[in-house]
Amino acid sequence: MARPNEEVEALLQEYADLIAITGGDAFKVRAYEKAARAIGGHPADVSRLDADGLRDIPNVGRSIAEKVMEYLRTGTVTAVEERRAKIPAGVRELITIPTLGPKKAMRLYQDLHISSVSELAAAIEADALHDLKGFGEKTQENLLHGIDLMQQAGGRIPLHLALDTAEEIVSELSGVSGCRRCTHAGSLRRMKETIGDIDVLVAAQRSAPFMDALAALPSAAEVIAHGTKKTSIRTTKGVQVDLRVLPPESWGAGLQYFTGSKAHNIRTRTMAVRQGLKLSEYGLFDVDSGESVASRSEEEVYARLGLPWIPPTLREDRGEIEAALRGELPDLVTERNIRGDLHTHTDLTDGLAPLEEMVAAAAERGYAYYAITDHAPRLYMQRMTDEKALAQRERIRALDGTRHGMRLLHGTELNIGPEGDVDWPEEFLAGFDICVASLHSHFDLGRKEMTARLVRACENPHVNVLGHPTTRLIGKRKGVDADWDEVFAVCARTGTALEINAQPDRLDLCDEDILRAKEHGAKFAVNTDAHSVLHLAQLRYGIGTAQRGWLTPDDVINTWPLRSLRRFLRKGASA
DNA sequence: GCCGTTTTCGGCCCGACTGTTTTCAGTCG
Repeated sequence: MARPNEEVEALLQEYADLIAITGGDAFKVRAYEKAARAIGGHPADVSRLDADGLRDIPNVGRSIAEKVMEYLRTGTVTAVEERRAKIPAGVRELITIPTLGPKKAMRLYQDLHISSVSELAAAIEADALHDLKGFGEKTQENLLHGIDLMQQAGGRIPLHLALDTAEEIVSELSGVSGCRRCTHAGSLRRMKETIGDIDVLVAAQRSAPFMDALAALPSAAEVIAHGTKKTSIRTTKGVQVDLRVLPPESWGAGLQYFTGSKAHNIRTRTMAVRQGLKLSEYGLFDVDSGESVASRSEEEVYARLGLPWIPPTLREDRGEIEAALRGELPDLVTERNIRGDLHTHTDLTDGLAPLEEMVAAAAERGYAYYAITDHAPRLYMQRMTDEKALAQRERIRALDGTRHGMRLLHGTELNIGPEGDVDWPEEFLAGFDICVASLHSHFDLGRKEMTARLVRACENPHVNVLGHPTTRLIGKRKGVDADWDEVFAVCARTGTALEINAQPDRLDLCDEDILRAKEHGAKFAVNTDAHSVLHLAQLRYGIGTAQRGWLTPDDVINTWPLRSLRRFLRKGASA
């Protein structure tokens, strides 16, 4: 699908990084970064475009189009190879550390020959940066903290990359002759925000063809194990994939067993034992007779244990067994329940696509309504003005209802200042249909100040949604420190929805915060924060997270009919 | 390197914050 675009995006971004590290023209760096982003977010497959088609993509000119053509033709780009030869790959890895940019990375390499994250950590521990200009005590502390954050993510890969890889492999194996069933399991099926390794299951009489097919995949860089029951590979992207082939009659038990989590499985196995049964990946067996009593489907296995089928996203032993026994499993929100996206951007600020394209793509998804929420003036780099916002509103009103009857809401993403104040005066805010408010600066306030700041934002009668509330970036930045119980309670009281931002590196709020917020009676909005047409499809990650937080359609304002949504957006005002 | 034009070259998202700088470079959003 969009895979070639992503490859080209990564390549151009790498080239930009390499130019930046080796001290090239900063504007050239920006040019490559912009082109990378434009290609990554471009809806059409770049491998099917000719030079003219490539140059029609914004920010792609003659030089970059040529490099892309060269890459698509030969698999490499001479200019990139030449830059790669100048510095070890590890130097580029250094700039993935928060607070460490290209200039400092180059200094570390040139002066101390440091060319990997681990070498840097060791050098700091050994106090080797002592005399290096620009690396004082505080800087070293920040670097260690950054490295620590990265290592906490420790080898785990983000949900969306895992899902892409898994779907590709499942599609491949499903085509192998004899395949009765094939799907992914494990933490990926539970939609955890990061994944250790990918579990793929196949139901078939004979396992060998599938084991061979997996090992023979072009994306298999290394075969770790190759047997009759299990084969493991490591992909070129460094992801471990474990394949299990089960007899078709064991499919349900196998799926249940390999979906986990460990805690959930311990609970189900314990329940089995208490009933004189034994649960394994091959089935549910009567201990005395050794007879299989259930194994074909998950429903059958759960039913024999006295439980309804439990959705995978709930299987964490966070009360789902008890709820199931009481017959009180939540009716989880699904992607089909979502009637509209309430946080999206256009090229008026930092989005890639024009308003009309975003609206058309949203209508294609079958939405009943759709909000455009470009950035507000205080995010200076976006250069928003009153005039631009009002002109956009005119265009939105003209487009409203013209695409499959989809209704358009004109909104904005406000910036929450250090004191909890937001962009624009009250009377101007009143002109918007919806306001998302987010933190984009001052992440380091103390808990008390941060709490007061967020509370004040929620108490603003025009703020409807708290955007990416904690502002964490998975594996890169911790969320801000606040008394979240207080914030959630205020959200519930004021009618401010908490966003579940579906961007895969955010997933903010996270599942555990959602559970807490729901306890307080807060409402939620599952939004993509889309900056391109392609991002609209990232909704699925937000939905997975919402499900992990036990949310039902009632909890999520953008599953509601427009009339109910509009009532919520008035925040209790009668008008 | 891209773009838009003034069709040939100058401007390119701008400002804040941090740490270490002795007057500002580097990083970030």
